[in-house]
Amino acid sequence: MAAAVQQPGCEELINRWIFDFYSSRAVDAFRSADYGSFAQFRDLLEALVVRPIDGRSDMKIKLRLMQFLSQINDGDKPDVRFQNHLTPLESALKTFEDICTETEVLQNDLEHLKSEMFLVVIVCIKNEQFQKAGDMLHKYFPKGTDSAGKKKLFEDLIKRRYSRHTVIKSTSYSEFKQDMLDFIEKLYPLPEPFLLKVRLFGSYTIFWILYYIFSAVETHSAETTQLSLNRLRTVYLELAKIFSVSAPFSQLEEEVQKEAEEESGIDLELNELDLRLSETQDEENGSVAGERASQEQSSRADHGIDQPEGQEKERPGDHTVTGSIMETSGSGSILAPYQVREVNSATPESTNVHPLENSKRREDAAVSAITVAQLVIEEDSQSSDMEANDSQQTPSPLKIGSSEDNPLQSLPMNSTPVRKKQSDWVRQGVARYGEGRWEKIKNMFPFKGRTAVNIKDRWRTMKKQKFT
DNA sequence: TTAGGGGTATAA
DNA sequence: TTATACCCCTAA
Repeated sequence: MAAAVQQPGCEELINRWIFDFYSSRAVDAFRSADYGSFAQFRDLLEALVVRPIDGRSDMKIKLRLMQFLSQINDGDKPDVRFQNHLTPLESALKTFEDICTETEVLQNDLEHLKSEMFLVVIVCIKNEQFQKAGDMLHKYFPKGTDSAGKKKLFEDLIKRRYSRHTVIKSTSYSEFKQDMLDFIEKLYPLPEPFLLKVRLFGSYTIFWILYYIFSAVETHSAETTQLSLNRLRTVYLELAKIFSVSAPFSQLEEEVQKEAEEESGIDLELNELDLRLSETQDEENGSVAGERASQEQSSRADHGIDQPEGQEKERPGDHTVTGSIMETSGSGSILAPYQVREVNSATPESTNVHPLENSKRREDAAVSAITVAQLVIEEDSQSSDMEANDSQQTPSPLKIGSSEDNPLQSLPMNSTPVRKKQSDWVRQGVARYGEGRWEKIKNMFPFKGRTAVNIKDRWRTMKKQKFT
């Protein structure tokens, strides 16, 4: 296995897994208001993106979201600045605007976020930066945008240089932080990291991953897919060795055949997968190189499965992850802030700069953009292996850059694959958020036409099944 | 919003 | 008949 790391694309892939893992840890820390740990995880991520990383489409949004959280996290610190010398909340807004631009959706959510910009003013007033508060007030709330008299109140407070008003005191920034976390988790729930999934589900997961790939290929016509049964068998045996899967390949075949006989509804899902497989091949001049390593073959398959179609056609030259983010964010670190002495800030010692968050970091980040850019451009034709199935198994409710519905959602509810999938979501949801948080679980997985009560009932039945 | 009781429809 | 999925209702 040691030699495997030297294979092209391997480090990128592993870095991606690590990125996903620490993103998840960062979000957990944020959720439990452990902001110290959050900052540590953020720094780990910041350091990680210096290395080449497998940057398929959702990597970009993940990085953006971490950036957003990081900026929100520091929103109440007066001396912190992110890129372009913006305050953290301004940066957060800008980051979100970038997400909107890049995904061409979420306009309503942008408005929602803009309405939260009163917090910038409140933070400034709280820190007695009245000049800045005034500037922000005029910048974000031009004439005629006074909602519920807030603007007038703030203008008055700024004029009187009064920072102890109850509105200012009672506004809890920590609550806002959690709101913002809810906000983005709802927009783009991070799938469970592959590394955790492997730990939790072990061979069961890999079995089903391969089962779905196999199902997709099995029913596909020979002209449009060039993955043969033999190749799949090779892939399966390789992966089974790595993941210690004991189920023989023939069991997969049997499962698929059984499903095919039982289900006609599955066609819809498979068509969707087929479509993507062929699109991927189109991009690669329709050829799957004959004697590629088996792992690469699997990566092709899941590349097709995982990529939302809209994302496939990114702007020319915009293949990078950090690279493209750097373009819009200006110079500086991607995730971590740097701290500055405000011109009107009285205390020089207030710049408690993290040793890593200095200009060298920013240089490093700039280097990282190049490193990632270079490698990610190639990534499109190279892709990764099993991890993409991670997303397949735990789909994200929001498909960035693609307005299409989840193919699963158009399947009849009693279709076995859907049931299996939904049961998996319920199981994962309970594992991740705990039994009883049905509303949360409903929101975190792309259930369609399911209420929290349905999910609760489903879990009830599943538990009963376990007992009997 | 959730837990839990209980009813109905459906398929085996 | 039984198991299962889903639905509805009510209390907390």
